[in-house]
Amino acid sequence: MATGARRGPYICGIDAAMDVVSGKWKSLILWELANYGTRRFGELRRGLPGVSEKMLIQHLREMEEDGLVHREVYREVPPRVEYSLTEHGTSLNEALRSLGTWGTARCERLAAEESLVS
Amino acid sequence: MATGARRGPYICGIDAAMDVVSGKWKSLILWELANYGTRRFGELRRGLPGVSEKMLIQHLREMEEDGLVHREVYREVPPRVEYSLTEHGTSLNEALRSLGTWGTARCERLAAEESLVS
DNA sequence: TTCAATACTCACCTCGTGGTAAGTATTGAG
DNA sequence: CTCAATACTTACCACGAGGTGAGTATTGAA
Repeated sequence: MATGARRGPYICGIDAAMDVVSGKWKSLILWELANYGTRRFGELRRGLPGVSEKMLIQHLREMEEDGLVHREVYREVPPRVEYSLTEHGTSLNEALRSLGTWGTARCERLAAEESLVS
Repeated sequence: MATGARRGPYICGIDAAMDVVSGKWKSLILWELANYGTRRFGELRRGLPGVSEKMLIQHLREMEEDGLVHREVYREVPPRVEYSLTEHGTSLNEALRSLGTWGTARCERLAAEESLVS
């Protein structure tokens, strides 16, 4: 969905938002950038354990194209690139907060059930 | 992610919520059930243009297992099955509202840019 | 002269998601 | 005896998301 026919006709707002957030690491990138304000590529990679360089770049590029992320290149050697959230990225992260709260509650529910079983 | 190693260790609440919502039609099923309260299988199928029976059932089963959807079977001929949201499904749908608002705003933004181009 | 550091870029492969189409069980209507 | 209606179930297939590992460019340090 990320590289294919995006920006297709959306059925509702959820569709349009999910299209932009769907991607294994996107919500985490959003969270990381919202927390630190500005992060270099390597910092993001180390901050998201398990992410591959390919996917990190691919997601960052898509989020830049979607107007969520700002990419600032400093022409130095070794190169330095800093990523930060745009206004839309910040508002998206805020819009995700209630979903995060729900997910946290779900985690606690699962943990409670787990402790009953064991 | 849907049938594989779900319920894995989540990094944050967003993760846990996205795991449950990810699936091409799940957010739409949620929306449909929230709007109508109770829907039969065939009604859902007709209400989600383009969905295949296989995916609709698969999603409904997963959402039932995740505690979002209640499935009520009436032993009649021809068979009748009614789906509705559980308490958790309803709260998830509410948690998605701010995301939907953001997505709607994004749609309007895209439409505005589109009209500038053409 | 070689190596380290950084931010990529590329080729290749696996596997899961989702689509298609046909089949199943049940019973009443014609 | 056949067919319609409903809610699945199953087998098969295509495609794209995402992982792996190697390669690239640049320049200062050893």
